Amino acid sequence: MSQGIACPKFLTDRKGGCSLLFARHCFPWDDEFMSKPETPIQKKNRSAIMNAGLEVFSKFGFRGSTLDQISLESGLSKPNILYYFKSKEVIYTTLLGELLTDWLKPVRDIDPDGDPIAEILGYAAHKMEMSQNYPRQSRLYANEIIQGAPRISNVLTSELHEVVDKFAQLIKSWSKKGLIRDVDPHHLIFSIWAMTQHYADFDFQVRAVLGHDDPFPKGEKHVEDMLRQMLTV
Amino acid sequence: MSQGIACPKFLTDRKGGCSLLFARHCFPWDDEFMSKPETPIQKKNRSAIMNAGLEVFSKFGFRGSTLDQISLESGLSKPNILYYFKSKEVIYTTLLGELLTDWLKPVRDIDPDGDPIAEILGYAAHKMEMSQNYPRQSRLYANEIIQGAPRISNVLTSELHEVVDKFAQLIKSWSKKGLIRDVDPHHLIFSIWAMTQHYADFDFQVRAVLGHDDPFPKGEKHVEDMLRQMLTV
DNA sequence: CCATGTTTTGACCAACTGGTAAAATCACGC
DNA sequence: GCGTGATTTTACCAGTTGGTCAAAACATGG
Repeated sequence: MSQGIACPKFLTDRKGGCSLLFARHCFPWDDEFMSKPETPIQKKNRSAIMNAGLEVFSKFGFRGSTLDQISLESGLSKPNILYYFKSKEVIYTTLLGELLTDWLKPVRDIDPDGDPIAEILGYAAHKMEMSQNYPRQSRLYANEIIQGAPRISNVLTSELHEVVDKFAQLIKSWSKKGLIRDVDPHHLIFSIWAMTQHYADFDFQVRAVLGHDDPFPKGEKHVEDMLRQMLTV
Repeated sequence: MSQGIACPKFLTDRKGGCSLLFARHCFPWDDEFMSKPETPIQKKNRSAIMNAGLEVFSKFGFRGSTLDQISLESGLSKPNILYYFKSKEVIYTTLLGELLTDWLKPVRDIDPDGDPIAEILGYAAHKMEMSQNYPRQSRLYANEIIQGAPRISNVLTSELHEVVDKFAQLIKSWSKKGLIRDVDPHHLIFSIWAMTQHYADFDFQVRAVLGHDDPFPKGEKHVEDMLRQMLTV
């Protein structure tokens, strides 16, 4: 996943600067335009907090999580955590920021000149791997959306909307050329997201139903099969 | 959705009695085996609390929700709420109980003697309608599962597991007879759940991406198309 | 070893949390 | 309209919450 804590470009306001999600700075001396380089100890502690925050927030959502839990999980005292991040909310939004970067990249990376079905199946496989390897990120995101995305609605209506629209146009052009079946592009990507993220978000249910059978190799095959059937002319 | 607040049969322990989920009773005079009939005012207030609880819990999960929010939402004072339900947890588990009843029924209702593709598509359409008409229930459930299903894990590993296994056998038998394609039954039902519930759980994201376009008529068509392509021999 | 800036801690706070107890109010059959 | 039980409110509590502050401990280059 992405490194560092710099404010992701796509989260910035149109008016410039690091606003909305990152209205409050994340470090005492960290104003928007001047910042000292990170010391090793800062790097270590920040990453410990990020990891603990991910663990806790992905389970209980923003409101259900407490600094005490993050403190326990990270091994840092509560005031010490607040020395590195100005508030609980900043930890949360920083996590969401990093997450969204990694989330959108693979959609952008779909190659318009590649083989359509291979490209789409590749994207789905990538999302499946993310569900397998980074389930907490998926659950964090799911929690945020379920709650009405109060902290990232602007990203959804701008950045995400835009990326999906570009994807939709690509799909339509492929359909017109007869390279794939004629499908609704928006609902196609919804179903890809739904099926793949299901294995992270509903991991507990999936495993409860399957017993000791590992969900992943078969799950990935099924999703691939499903999409191939849907898309093949 | 289901009526009343009686302890659903499938939530009871193997040893009998109304245990685990409903270990604590829901009304002062309500012990397991004797209960007075509900007065109109009880019915009204209980349902107001259920509705408010659904509203709040579906947004913030158990830990993130407060009795004050439910109080505000229902218009009843906090102690008054606790007069009808012994604790916050009882409100929550009662909601989950009602939910699960309605959740499992349509899976059980799939007719082994009906037309396979029509039956499966019908089930998916039903789930889609539930996402459209009862999105809060879906989000409540999603919240619970994401958090590791701490309050219904026993139902998942027993009742749900069992129902899904029966479904799986039916699918397999249909496959063997050549009535549908050979698919992994468990992952088939996962993908149905994922695709349909996505429209409730990620409603906010779906609408953000689609703009003013209503998700539902097209979404349902897409899911139907997807499943038909997958299942048709 | 000292000085300076960095990191950590302990004590604390006001607001909020789930829940309780008892008194006050209400509704309804007689 | 009266008494009894059902309902609602008021006042309250102990534990938790996010967050502050100043002092203490630490690191590190000179």
